Amino acid sequence: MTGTPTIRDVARLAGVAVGSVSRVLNGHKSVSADVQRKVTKAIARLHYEPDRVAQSMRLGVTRTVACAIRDISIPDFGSFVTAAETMLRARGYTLLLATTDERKERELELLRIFLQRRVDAVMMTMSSEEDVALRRAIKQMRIPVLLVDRDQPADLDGVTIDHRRGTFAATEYLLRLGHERIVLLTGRPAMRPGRERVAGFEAAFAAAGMKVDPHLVRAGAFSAEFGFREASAILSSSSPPTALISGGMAMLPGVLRAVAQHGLKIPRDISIIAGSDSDLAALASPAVTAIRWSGAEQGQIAVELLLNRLEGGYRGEAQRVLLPTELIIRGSCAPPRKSR
Amino acid sequence: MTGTPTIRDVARLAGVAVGSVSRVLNGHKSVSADVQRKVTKAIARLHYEPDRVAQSMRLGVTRTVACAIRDISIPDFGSFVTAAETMLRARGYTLLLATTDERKERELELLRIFLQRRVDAVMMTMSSEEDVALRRAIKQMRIPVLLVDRDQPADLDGVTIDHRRGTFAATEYLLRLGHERIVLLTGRPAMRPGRERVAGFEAAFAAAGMKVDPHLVRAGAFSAEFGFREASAILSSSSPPTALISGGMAMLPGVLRAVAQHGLKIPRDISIIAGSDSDLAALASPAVTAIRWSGAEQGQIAVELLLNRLEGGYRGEAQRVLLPTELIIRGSCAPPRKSR
DNA sequence: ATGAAAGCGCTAACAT
DNA sequence: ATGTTAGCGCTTTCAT
Repeated sequence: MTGTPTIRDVARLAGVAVGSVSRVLNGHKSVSADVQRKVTKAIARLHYEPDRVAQSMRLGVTRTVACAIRDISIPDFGSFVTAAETMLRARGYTLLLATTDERKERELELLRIFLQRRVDAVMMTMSSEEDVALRRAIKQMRIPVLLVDRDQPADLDGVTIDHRRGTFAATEYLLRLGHERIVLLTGRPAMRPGRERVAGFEAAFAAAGMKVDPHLVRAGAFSAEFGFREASAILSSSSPPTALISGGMAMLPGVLRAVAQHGLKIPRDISIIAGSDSDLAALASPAVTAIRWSGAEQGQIAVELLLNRLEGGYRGEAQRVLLPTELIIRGSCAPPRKSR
Repeated sequence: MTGTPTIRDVARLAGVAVGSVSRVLNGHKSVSADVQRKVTKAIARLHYEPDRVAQSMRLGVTRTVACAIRDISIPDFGSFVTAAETMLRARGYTLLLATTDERKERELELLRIFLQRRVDAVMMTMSSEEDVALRRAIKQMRIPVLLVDRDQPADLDGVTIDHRRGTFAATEYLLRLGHERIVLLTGRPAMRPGRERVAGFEAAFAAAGMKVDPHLVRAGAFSAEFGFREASAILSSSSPPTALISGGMAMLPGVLRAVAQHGLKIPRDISIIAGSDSDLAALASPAVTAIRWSGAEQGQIAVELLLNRLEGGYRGEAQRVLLPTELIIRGSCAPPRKSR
């Protein structure tokens, strides 16, 4: 008898039937103290560990939850994943993690992989809420799928951040300081955070009885590269903005780089608000006013919702949770300079 | 016939035996074009996806690699995981991810979970290289285990960063600038990065014919909290240092906070070097000189080494790769002020 | 309370 | 080239 011991080895050593070992393993009520003892001893002697693969096969359930995220080197997503994994593990689940790099083909491939691996549930971001292939692939999953900061498909559970309100508050704050030429840099409208930020931005202008100059809304990507490129371009234009909202979790470094490269001083020459909080925002000089929320809380709630379905027997409508944002006012905003 | 279709359903619909379906699925040579066609059609019709759980059970291999990391919200680890996962997926493997929070009990628990899930290999950080329980648990794994920036157990594969050389270069640089009272903040010596940084620090002093004041080496944790606490304490002391090395990936924010709180100007009042590069280091004012390396490269190599064993048939000695560091000189260091 | 045995979906060995 | 079947390790009936 070599290799990993099986339940059979345990049964043989304990001198009982495999069924009895299984019952001990699963804390079944009807097991005599004697069998209990013998089995426990055999398990310890053999260093037996039950095979979860075989259990999955037999039970038709893997106790595995998959997570597909755009980019987990972004700290907010890292917090999301950490919180989710911690909670899942406490409930006996294991996390299967993948990165999508915001690419549709990867997302489709992953959905198939998750299907084949028979995971019990999925939580994911998606590169587009409109894409037909993606929607069809999701529809074919026979398991709970939870959206991370996405609205569509509408029949799925989801945990979203209130970027709209967050951006509204940020824009309102800049407007109150007297800014008029405010630029918003954010992701494509195919993804909820991009859409919502634009909506909040426009709503704040509308509330102030003003209109947004469409030229000042750049919704192309959430990345630092995009932030750098767009900020550089717009700061070089003939009528540069007096304020800028960096509407992406990883965008601020690019924006700050562009501002520095243009020799501009914050907040004297330009006011900046970050669409997500970070060490960089907190410790830059001056510290950058930021829209803050909790990725960890998002991860925790995501798991709660999934567990509701998996174990709570919840079968109802799509569960949706909207998490609040908070505007952390620091030193990166000031009234615009009168001159130009 | 409801529920997820099985190979049996495909066989029935195609009018062939399950063995033939399996052969088509696995690209076996001897399959007639006719069977090929019928099976392919049936698979498409049913949206059949092979059950990897059943495959794992049958094959005795899961094509799953587990990764247990201290804290994946640290961007360097995020890059490690992203690179590893991308490479694993390209080879048909799936990543199972867990966070240890640097706690021994979690690490032990995870090792058991990985065993039960029958993963093919593990890569992980560990809270201690000396702990007996941990070493015994590792020894019992019958699969390849790769260490992430750890030396022990010595018979395991590993990918390490050359923190010693990195810290040596940083210290030497400060010494050349004329600093003598340099403080090193880093993690416990039970973990390689802590040990190596201390060693590099001491070697640089020795090379300059000087001796390290043991009071100035604080090896307690890699965290921002530790950085803040220790930096605060030492900056308040009667003879504060003129330079500080922040020897941890996530420590810099804490150090900068302490420096700011003490009203000190960098580099005039104190020179700072970060033990890892980050957006914060690059964009702080002044930008912080940092010891840089690639977490992504580390992740990629980790997978290569593991794949060597898993598929390359490698059975030899422990594979060890040491990754270089580079000192990125920015504006956070200057000669010490003559006065005090 | 416990033993015996069926069967989860698959692959590979064995027949034909 | 293709069909048939054993068996991977487990849980859960069904007997007793």
